[in-house]
Amino acid sequence: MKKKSTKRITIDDVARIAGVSKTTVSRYINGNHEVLAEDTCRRIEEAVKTLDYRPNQMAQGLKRQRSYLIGMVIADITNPYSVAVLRGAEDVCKKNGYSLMVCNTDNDPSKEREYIFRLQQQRIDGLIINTTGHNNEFLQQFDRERTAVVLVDRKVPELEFDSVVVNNEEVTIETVRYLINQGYQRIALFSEPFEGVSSRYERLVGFRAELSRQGHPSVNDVYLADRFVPGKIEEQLEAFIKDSKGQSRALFAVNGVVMLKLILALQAKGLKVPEDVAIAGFDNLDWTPAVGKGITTIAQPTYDIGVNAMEMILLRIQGEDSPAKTIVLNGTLIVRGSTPFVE
Amino acid sequence: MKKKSTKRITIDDVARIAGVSKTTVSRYINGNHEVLAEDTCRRIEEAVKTLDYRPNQMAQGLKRQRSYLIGMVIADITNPYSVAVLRGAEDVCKKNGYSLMVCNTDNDPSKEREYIFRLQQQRIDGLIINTTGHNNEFLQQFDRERTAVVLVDRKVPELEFDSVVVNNEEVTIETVRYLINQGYQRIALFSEPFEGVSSRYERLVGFRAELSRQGHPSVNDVYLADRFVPGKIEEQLEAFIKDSKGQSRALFAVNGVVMLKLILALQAKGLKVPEDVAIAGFDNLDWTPAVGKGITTIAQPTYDIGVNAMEMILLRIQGEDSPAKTIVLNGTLIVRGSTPFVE
DNA sequence: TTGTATGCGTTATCAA
DNA sequence: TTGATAACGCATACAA
Repeated sequence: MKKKSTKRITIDDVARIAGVSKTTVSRYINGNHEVLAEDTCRRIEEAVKTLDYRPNQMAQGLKRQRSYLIGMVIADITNPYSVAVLRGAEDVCKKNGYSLMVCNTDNDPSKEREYIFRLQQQRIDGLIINTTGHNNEFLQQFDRERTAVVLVDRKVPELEFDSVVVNNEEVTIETVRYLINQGYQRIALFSEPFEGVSSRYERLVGFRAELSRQGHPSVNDVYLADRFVPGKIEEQLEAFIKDSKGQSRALFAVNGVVMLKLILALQAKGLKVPEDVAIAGFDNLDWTPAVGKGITTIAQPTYDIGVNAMEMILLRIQGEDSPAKTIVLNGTLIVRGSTPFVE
Repeated sequence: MKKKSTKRITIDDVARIAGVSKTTVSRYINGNHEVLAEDTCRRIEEAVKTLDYRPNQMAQGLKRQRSYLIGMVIADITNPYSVAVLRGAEDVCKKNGYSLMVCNTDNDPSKEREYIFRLQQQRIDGLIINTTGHNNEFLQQFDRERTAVVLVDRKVPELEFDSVVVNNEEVTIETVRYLINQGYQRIALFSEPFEGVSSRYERLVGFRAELSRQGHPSVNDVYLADRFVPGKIEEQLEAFIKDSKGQSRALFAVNGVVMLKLILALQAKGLKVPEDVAIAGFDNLDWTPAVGKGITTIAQPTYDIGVNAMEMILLRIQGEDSPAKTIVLNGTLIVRGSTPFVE
């Protein structure tokens, strides 16, 4: 017979079994062992063990005004970039007694708003957010006094939040320079929409900066493909291929999702990498070495991004009251077979 | 001047502003609108809006004995399989007002124990777990009266938990049969260790069953590679290649991680897919169409797995008291260029 | 239709 | 070194 009535073990039970007051048990739980008599300590320890007592975090949280919960709002959890960041953040959480609540917005601003709303109800102590970029006003009125917020892969100057990003512009410049040196006559950047996503925009800026500095003809070879418009990227690719007929060409993908789309589109068109078209770009995913002779990619220190973001939050929770900081980590160009020397 | 002293808005504040008791506000919050006078409703609504009040979930949870928290313990979040399951579960959570706490164990049983311990402190209402398979005793004493547990991608008969799995044996049989029909003389299964992971084991069983049924010589072509032993898989691959010299051969990967490892190892050895070695197996990841002429894979309905798992939990939370169920979903063989017809 | 009082499981203040 | 007691923010039984 199952007994639904089994009461949950509480601090009172422990106190009763150990023959002390719950205050004393509380002290024990919170590691105030020095204050306690050795014998008391032992009795409580035993009671805890035999009852298999676990403090109720909701009660603790309510009293302490701390939830030990961290919200992680991710624009696209399907993107391995995000998962890697998550792992970094999670490891730091674990080490420090925090738990991570994961929210995937699928790039939908209204979903993002709803999740943030909920996280606030949970009274999260910190928020790591890879924002869609369309809820600035909403994020603005976030109560930063009580919950630390860190932007990841995004800069939003108007928000004055801490943020952790990659040196997008520089590493893109490095890559474009490399592609030019390899002898490509036409280099095209393929991206999803820029609005609200600073990292994409910075990559665009770097892309153009280096091309224009070198007087390269590709300064305006920028192709936009919304992933939610089917066939869009194929169409854009087609356009570039036509336009660059007879020239040596390279594609630059603004992120891993676009990279994969491009590769599939090239295959569908029967275009060979790198013979017909070279390709490079973000991100260095686990499969990028496996396609063709390997894809030249830019690796982001994703795990470290997560670690830094969470450490930032910890700092703020501990009371650090300096102005918003931006931590910039370096991306790394990894050269593989998809971008051989031309001519 | 920042004022740390800003008190959080509570139900009392709303009550005061609206000129009613907090009981009434509570009723309003919980959607008991019919009971309330229209005017009262309006006043509360306004107070809530102007104060931007959000009920404190910890307080609600403490009172209601419900956290509205679901724990998700994943053996390897790096595996896209897990992320897809997560998405499914998350969507159902969202629709029903639950939040998901993600815990990645990295296949480490002690990490798994620690996470479960913590989740219990959070008083999670449900647990979706992709267990390492080494904490059965620990999971055993889980308080199923209070928190619904669903196993994902794992069957553990001794545990009597609900579970959601794929028809591993059948779909593997289908695939092996296909490979035999394609004319491969040697077919080798590559896997990570089986112990504790029922899905891997079932795939092995299916693999052997079909080979032996057809009297195929590969019944014992099973190669084990722990991903944490560097070089192990290359070594095993080498062994198989040597052993099958001069015969047409195919590799069967037990999961996506092994699949990728195999592909990279083949490349490193200078072996061409499918000319030198064919390859097929779990999982159908986003990049599998992009490698070579595409990889023949088995697709798992990952999103649905997550959905079903979470729906199961919802049912249990609502009081469904039937014996443990196992939901079996079907995998799908997707044929691509990596397994051409031989001879 | 509304309000009062109590308790959920902790921690913290104060006194002993 | 320990213990009573009052919060924390809310939901609910009961009363009005």
